Amino acid sequence: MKWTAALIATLRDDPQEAEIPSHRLMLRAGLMRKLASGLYTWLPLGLRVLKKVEAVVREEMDRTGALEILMPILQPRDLWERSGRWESMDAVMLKARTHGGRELVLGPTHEEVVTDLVAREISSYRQLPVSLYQINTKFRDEIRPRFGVMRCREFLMKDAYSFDIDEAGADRSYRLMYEAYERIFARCGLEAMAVEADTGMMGGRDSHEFMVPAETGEDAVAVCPKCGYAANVERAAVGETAFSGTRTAEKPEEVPTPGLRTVEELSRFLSASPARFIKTLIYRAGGEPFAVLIRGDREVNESKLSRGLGGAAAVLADEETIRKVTGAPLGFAGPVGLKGVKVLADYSVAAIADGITGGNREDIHLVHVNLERDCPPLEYADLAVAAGGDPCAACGTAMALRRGIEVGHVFKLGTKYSRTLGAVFKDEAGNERPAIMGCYGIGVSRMVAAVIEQHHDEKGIIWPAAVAPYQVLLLTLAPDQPAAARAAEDLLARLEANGRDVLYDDRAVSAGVKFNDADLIGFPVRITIGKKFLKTGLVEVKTRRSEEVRAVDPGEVPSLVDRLLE
RNA sequence: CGGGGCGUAGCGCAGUCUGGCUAGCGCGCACGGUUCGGGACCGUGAGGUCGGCGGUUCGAAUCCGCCCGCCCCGACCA
Repeated sequence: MKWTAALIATLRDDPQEAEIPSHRLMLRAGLMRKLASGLYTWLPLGLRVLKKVEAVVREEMDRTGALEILMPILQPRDLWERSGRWESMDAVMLKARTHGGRELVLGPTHEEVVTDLVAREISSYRQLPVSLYQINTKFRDEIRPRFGVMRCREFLMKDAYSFDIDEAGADRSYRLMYEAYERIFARCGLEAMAVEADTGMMGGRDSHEFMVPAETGEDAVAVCPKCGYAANVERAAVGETAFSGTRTAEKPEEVPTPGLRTVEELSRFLSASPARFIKTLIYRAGGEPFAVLIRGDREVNESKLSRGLGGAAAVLADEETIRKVTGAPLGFAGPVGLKGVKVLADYSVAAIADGITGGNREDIHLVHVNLERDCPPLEYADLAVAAGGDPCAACGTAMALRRGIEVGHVFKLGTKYSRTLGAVFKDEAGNERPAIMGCYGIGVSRMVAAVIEQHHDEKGIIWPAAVAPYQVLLLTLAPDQPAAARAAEDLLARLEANGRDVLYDDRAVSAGVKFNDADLIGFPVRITIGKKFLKTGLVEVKTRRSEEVRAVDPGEVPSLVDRLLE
């Protein structure tokens, strides 16, 4: 392909709207252009990358035995009513209406459609297991789209769904996908790690996220350097901290704290570190109020709380309930003398030797609280959002926090959707049973951004060969010399015949422009036909990764390129 | 949704506080010429509803009001 025919336009300056490297480089290198917030047009160059990622994903999906289908983006309201997600996913759904008034949703995901399909097509255990996948556009009304295609309103996703007869089969399907994911990310040059994850809006019981470590990632992962435990902070289990030391002998003392409700305000007022506060939050779950104690500088992980309560959603209580439970307005709750409600304490408060807490009276806090002495025996549990330095629940080693980009997510869904949407089959005994499901997503467009986050330098992108828009950039610095132009066209033809995709920079611009664009876009191999060729007949071959330049005979180029791209 | 920032030529910006003549600069683009191994140079030229609407004023890119768009941070933690 000739550059002048390929609609490639690079930008000299960094676009003002882009903050992170991948977003900046995708615009500068001419891979995409913005239409509106969270909406991007893929230009020819960018689309080639997207298609290459897609091809790797498709190959590995096919290898697992999954079957490719293509489902509609527009989906009827009815299906979503049946799964209960018309309401629960309202915040991210974009809806549409036909002229006739029929309500549709632009699919944010496809569990409903695929389960409905299987419900109609599958009736016997003889047809199972089956896995179906598609590569299709998803729509999500993100609260705040950002970072280019990293978080946008419309994006390309590979979503797969497995249907099995029993748990053992479902586990096998899950494993198969998990392993395919490892191959997909490795083949695309991504260093990704699987971490335990929260199931969020998907439901189900087990899940792993595939994270690409990157400073610019939106997710945080807790990693144990010793035993290798790794989990999203939304999920990461935190171990108990052993308390060694002496708890305060001073008596609890009431201090007036007029109008001071937050840890931050109180910490300033009392000149005490937030880590000395025993924050007391009143929650309710299933109508029943209860108290949660946590250290002042930590946050409650509500999904841990809900899991601990056997699945009932825990929500912060309203002001009225707080008054009823504590006898004080919001901001003055404390565990000392709190009666009539269950009290759960996060591990983090166990180590507070001399605590500060609300006095259960308006404008009063208590200092010198010794939890062991001043409260009835507490029930300790892991209720906090994990933080750096927290002990690993498995081995007690201090965990580190790393940032990452979520490029894939696999879930064991169980029968949540198959039950509500009727994906049942007859087993050997003639009993009707719901299929055990799994679902598996990969953010295909996000992967492109993730690859760039992981592979760039100050000059531009450094594409892994498997996903580069073109594997080879051929350029000539003497376009007006017929011999050089002929050699270039000849080499272009031979490389293409050898199965390489090659871009030929035939522009009449200076050497600097060509070299800089080559580095910006980041083609793995660069071939230069210049003065040296006219004198010696040799062309120069260089990779984007290294500074090393080899002068070789044009006849040897195809095999050298093969070696360099391996 | 709350807070902050921004909106002037395709891109990057100056000018706005302190209103004043035909609204500037760099890059890019077109044409001509000289160059030709890391973003060359000279000349000529095209390109603007100064985000939109309304107001104040003799006069508005500039002041005021409303709206729109874009970017960043944060979102019930007592």
